Amino acid sequence: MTRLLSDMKKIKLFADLHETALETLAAVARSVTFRGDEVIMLEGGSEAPVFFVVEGAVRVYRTNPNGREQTLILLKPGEAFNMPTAFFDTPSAPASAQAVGATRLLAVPLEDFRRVATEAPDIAMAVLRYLSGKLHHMAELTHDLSLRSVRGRLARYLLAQPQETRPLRRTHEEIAAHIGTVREVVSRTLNAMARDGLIRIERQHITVLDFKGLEYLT
Amino acid sequence: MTRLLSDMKKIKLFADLHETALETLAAVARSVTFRGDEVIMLEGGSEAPVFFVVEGAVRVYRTNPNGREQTLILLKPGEAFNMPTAFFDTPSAPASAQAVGATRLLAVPLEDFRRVATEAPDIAMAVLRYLSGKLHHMAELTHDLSLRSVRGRLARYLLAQPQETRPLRRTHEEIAAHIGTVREVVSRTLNAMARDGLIRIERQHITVLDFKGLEYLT
DNA sequence: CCCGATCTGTGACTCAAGTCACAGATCGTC
DNA sequence: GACGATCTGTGACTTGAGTCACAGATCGGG
Repeated sequence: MTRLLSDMKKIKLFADLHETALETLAAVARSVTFRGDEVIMLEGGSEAPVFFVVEGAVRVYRTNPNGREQTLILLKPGEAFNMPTAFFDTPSAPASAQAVGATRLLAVPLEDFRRVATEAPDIAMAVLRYLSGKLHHMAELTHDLSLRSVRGRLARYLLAQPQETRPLRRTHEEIAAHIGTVREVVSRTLNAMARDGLIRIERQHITVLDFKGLEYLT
Repeated sequence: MTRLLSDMKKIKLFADLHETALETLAAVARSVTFRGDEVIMLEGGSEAPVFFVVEGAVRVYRTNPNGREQTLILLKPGEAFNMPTAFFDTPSAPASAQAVGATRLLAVPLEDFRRVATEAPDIAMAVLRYLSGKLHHMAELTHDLSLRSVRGRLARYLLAQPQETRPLRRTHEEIAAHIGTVREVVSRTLNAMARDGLIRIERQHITVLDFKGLEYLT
């Protein structure tokens, strides 16, 4: 129990809830772990609970029949996924999710989460804020995919990466899934940018040299 | 005042609120009208209120520097837009909106809407449901744009149209903005579908002949 | 019912992006 | 530190989609 409680405190959504509200949630949450690359839920699957990322990371994505994937969002500790399902009836899960490295999650059954949100206004408001943020994110993603070229999307992707971060291995394949294209194109575009002096490609890391220049490609 | 109240009852979001909650909202809402094609809010603009569609329709869209547009959603009476802004701080409006034909809207200042949602749990829950639905919609849109061809998107678009509807004039330009492409491509693709016997194109109306066939293109 | 405005169709072309195939680099682990 | 697995780079090609230009159809207000 105490483990669960301390986990809950790491969840952004619950950041400023009082102990009692947290206990309500802790009562219905259980901790689950996944190994790297393990599939947490599958689009079209049924009845996944609401998940909160405690440790590790989760990639939420969609797939088409040719096996191509579009990453919708990459979630770090403190974030949540599959929350809308608690409030909006979908016959089936709207997306797939996969663990990125070993991850630990909290899982709250849909029913329970809905009930808790209904009863605790604080939580309802937190959820509301959270969903609003996600909606904003999705609008940006849509804009990128529909109205920007691969160059532009890649430029934005690079600019959005925290610069001071440990190398956090990102393959071209992963970048491609993020910006909605294909490995080879990422490779070529990245090299073209390096040739133009916009970025420097090192062993594991890409350094942005010319922010203005990249923004211009946007 | 009574006009406002009867307007409010047409808003899906408020469908099952009691009179008193409605009155709270009516107190802060005001009615605004727009002529066809008039711009209601502009992406990057500041401080737009939360809007509810009472009569007419509203197209929410994004634009790129070349003037190409992506329609995010077409809202009919009973729906809302710019709601996330009340809960998520954006420096500026995340999208543009334009009246489709003569429209009447209710406008509620962000502040007021947030307060009302905070104080009335019923409204908070309704908003929560609403945002969840929109998030679902955006995930679908993203999938379409990134993982489906124009043919596939157009097929889905056609299948999604209510068949028994009054002609509701839709130009190829409008369809193009919906499915993230360009007028000419819509024209060609539509004719190709007609040639394949999937649809019939009449004066103002497109009839789906072969649902299975269209679904297959998806 | 006429006429300008708007919408649609289409050929011809361009081009960004995706595919295929394969070589070489790099990584991680035993 | 060797070796298989994974990742990256790149040429050559295909192709879906976008652009341009313009003709013809259709619409809707006076």
